[in-house]
Amino acid sequence: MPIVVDKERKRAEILEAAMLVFASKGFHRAKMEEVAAAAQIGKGTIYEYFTSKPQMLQALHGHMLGKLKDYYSEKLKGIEEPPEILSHFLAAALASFREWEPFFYVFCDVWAEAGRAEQQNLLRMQLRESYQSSIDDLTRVVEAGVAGGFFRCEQPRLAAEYILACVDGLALHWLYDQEAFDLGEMTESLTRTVLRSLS
Amino acid sequence: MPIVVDKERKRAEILEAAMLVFASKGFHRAKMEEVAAAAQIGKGTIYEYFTSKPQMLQALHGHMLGKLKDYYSEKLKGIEEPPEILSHFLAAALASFREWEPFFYVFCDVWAEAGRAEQQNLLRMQLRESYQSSIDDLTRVVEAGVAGGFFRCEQPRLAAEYILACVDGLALHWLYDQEAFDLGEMTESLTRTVLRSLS
DNA sequence: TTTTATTGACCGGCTGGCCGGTCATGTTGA
DNA sequence: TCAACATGACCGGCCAGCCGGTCAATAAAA
Repeated sequence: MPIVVDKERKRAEILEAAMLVFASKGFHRAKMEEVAAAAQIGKGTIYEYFTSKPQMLQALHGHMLGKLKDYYSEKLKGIEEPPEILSHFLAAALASFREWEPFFYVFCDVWAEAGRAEQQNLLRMQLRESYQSSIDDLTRVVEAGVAGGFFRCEQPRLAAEYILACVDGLALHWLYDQEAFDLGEMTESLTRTVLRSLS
Repeated sequence: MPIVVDKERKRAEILEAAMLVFASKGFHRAKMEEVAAAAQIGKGTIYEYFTSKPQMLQALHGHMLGKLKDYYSEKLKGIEEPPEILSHFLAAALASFREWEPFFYVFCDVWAEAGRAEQQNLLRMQLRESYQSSIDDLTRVVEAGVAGGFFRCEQPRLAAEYILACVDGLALHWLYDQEAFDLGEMTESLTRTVLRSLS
């Protein structure tokens, strides 16, 4: 038998390296050679795991979405009451801007790439799916809050849409104006604002 | 005197053409030759008006920001009371997603390009400036509303930040899920939500 | 235990094509 | 005739992806 390598693990390692390189140089400026160097492997090896550069971006996007999901799960573990879930979600979202900064830069590249509706733009589909899934989750929280008497809201789905849009928009603003953001104050204030608009 | 060309006008024409090309193919995939063809000029002529492709993107960004600003001015002309201003602003913003779709695609490219903090990233500065200016404007509206007794709000600047983030986030979501958006319903609902959270 | 065979992960030099930018050559109108 | 303007053929740097080759690890044979 030949060398046995944990393909899955290595793939993940390459993606982590790719994220850093893409984040710092941008998807288009980044060279595959640089990704390889960051992952401490040869350039050719990358093509054992990915078929092309764009395909790699898509894989990276999926990878990061998974990690982000885990991050939220972790932060929301064991929390039951909808208002609590919401406030913790918002806090986690804002905190993630700091912890996951490179990811948000890559996300900008993803948006730019996913924009053009070529034939079978997998990136676009993936993006749309993740949006919808997030909105579904959040809608359920709001609905549960309404059912439990915590919230008043006639259109939970729209509310969820606004909350998510606000978080995404803040992430974007934050990327280009990190100094302008006081994380603590913003967390407190955003939570208060959202909860009030649902009461 | 030789041919006198309205440089300013031609420049604007080239930018309009560039916007369509960049929007449909993406900044990096778009070729200068295609921009030239769309503007019905020769490739070389472009370099009479712009020094490089990235510089052109920056110019385009500035151009579009100006047009967008005019668009808002037009929509808000003659409106005096803060609640009215706010509701018209929100309606204009959502409506602009349809009317200015190409611009929002280009915006994604701008975000991606502006991300990397190279030496003197003019695009980034321009982006930041336009953010701040928008937030300033909106903050003033909220403050005026508070002063006039229309709103209650302890942190007008943060409120403005949230409103703008929400609008930007919605634009982004809309780009990838246009079918999921009912413009009329959303306009009505968003306005109601924002005004309520300020009362 | 040693030798030989087999595997497939890994590598990096190479290249073809692409595209941003230039410039020598028109073209136009005064 | 000439200044201003326009052009598109051309150039040259660049990089994604390919491919022929290497070698560590194992298994089988001796």
